[in-house]
Amino acid sequence: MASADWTSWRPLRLAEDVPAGTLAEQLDGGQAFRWSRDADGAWIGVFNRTLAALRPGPEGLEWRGRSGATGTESALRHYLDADGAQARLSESLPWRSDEVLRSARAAYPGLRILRQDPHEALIGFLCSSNKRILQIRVMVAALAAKLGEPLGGGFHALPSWQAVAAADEAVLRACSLGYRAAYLRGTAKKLLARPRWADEFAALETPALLDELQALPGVGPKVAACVALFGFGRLESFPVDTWVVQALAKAYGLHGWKPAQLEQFGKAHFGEAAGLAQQYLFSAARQGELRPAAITLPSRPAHPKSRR
DNA sequence: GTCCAGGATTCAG
DNA sequence: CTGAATCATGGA
Repeated sequence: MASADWTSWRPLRLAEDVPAGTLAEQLDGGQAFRWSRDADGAWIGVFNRTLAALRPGPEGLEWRGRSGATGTESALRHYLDADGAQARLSESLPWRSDEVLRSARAAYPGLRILRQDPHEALIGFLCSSNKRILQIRVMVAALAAKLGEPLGGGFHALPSWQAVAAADEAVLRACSLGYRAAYLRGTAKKLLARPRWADEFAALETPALLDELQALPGVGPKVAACVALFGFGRLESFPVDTWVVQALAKAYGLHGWKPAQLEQFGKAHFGEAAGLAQQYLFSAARQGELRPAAITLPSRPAHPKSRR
């Protein structure tokens, strides 16, 4: 097994502590698909062209990077929202009056939205439709290994759109993508002509950003919401997947509501950091830690105005 | 074998 | 516009 040449472990001071369980949920809970545990239980991951390792230590989070690499710590600090912007947003959520959110938030203290690169978020969630998180990780890992630039030590960056567009059909099929292979190829061909797409998209207001994303093959409302949230830092974005549908039905009594209606509810109820609230609920629901609560909520579905 | 997965697309009505 | 069928793959 190839290995990388690591620096020594060093403390990573964040604005708020991240317990081991929260760290695991954050790195391997369906936001990013590029982290895995090594034999010692430390997390190893690649984001952009940074290879890094993280582990909970006795006095807080610890990190190490490739020896000789520069910028790993600052990259990690950005990735993990070290300055605490989301800590303030989390505090502003209505957890005081909403006991469902309060218990979900307490189950994962310090849980944050990872500040991923748009390219990484788009590739990950293009693979995500109708797939379990573990399988998405396998698909993305295969894409990186077969088509991504080697970073040494057996690690790879994610493939460029050029690499995806030029890839053999057989190579893509070997990544277990299924029908998602066409999504990746189609999106790759469209974005190939727009090398600055991430910057152009980042300059848009969120509604326009969602429209641009949904114009890409394989990107519907849910994937667009995820890419906006995880890749473009739009914390107000509220992705509604099967887990969130179940969570909102069970905990808030919103049975029979359609995804678009639940999205409207989430944005209205949770506000500017709805996406962060969504992640608390998603994580709690997936771990079976979500319990229904008797809180006062509307009994009638909202009528989302159709965009476009 | 059946069911489901951080859904999207296409088509019928 | 809404709802249903279909899509490819692997694990429970």
